[in-house]
Amino acid sequence: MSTKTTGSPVRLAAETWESLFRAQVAVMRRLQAGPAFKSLALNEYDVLFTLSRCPSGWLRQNELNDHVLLSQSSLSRLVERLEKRGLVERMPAPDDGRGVLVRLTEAGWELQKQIGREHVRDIASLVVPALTAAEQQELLRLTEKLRASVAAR
Amino acid sequence: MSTKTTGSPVRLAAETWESLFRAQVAVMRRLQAGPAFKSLALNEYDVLFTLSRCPSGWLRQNELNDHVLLSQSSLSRLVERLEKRGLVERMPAPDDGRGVLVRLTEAGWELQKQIGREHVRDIASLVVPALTAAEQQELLRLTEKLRASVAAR
DNA sequence: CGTCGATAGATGCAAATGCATGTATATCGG
DNA sequence: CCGATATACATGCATTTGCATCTATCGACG
Repeated sequence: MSTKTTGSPVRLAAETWESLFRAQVAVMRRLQAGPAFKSLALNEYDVLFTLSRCPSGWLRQNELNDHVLLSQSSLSRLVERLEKRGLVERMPAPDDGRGVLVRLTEAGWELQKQIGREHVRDIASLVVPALTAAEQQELLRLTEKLRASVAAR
Repeated sequence: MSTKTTGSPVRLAAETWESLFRAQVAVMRRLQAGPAFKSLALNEYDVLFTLSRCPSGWLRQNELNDHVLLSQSSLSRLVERLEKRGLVERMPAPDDGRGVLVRLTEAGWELQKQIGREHVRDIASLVVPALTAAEQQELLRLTEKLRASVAAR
């Protein structure tokens, strides 16, 4: 084992992050090349996906913003576009006059499921040959731990 | 151990990727909020960083494109902007009349080092409290293995 | 209640991005 | 050597993005 990393903890952390980032870029590049993202950009799919995981169906726009790497204004317009395409619908938040709730329409659900299936296939074709199941479990654990720690500060 | 993941290998792969992606988003969000990215966008810094790691100093534009999550045309213009700001310089590739070589200028080197230092500090402040050194080593190993496998197909 | 600072979201505008395409060079098959 | 196809990069153009700012509402406090 042990990719040799010189000395300091700071350096190890930086190299770890860089490796994570590069892996993400490499995988994402492949995914975007696939046919699954022809009809929908990554960020747009990400919003549909996040909405599809939401138990109540409705999600506040600012909560959506935590999941997507986009500024508030960009997300606002992205949701607006999705609404124009009939994939999501918006309504004013009942308990907060400033807020907006968003959820998938029937069409949005359909598209999410369809793209999601292709997407999952593409992912598996990249990840399965790369790592054993045990390694994937461990990678899942470590990234989740990292995410939780970063989110919680 | 073992975040429980239901059954299928395909599903495990998808969950692993999603977790990796979410971790990347969470960390990146923090990094972009820091002062290190005030003067330079992520992709711009990424180009300077990649150039700074290149042994010969010169790098082909299409090689740069492999490291950055950007279309060819966008990278072309990004490099053009960096050139206008005096951070990189371009010259026609001697062995290939279609190609362009890029390298850091002195100013580019300085800025990369300066931002790089802040950047590394920010990363460490997020990663060090999240994972033990052994976990970071393992995360580094797994992401590098994933990246290499994906790149090699 | 009325004021004040904070938060949610929308919008004007300049900049960045991607797609399609253009130009030039390289490479391959005859 | 010639023509055909592929590759590297640039550019026109429409779309998307972020920053700054605006409006409306919320929550706290006198």
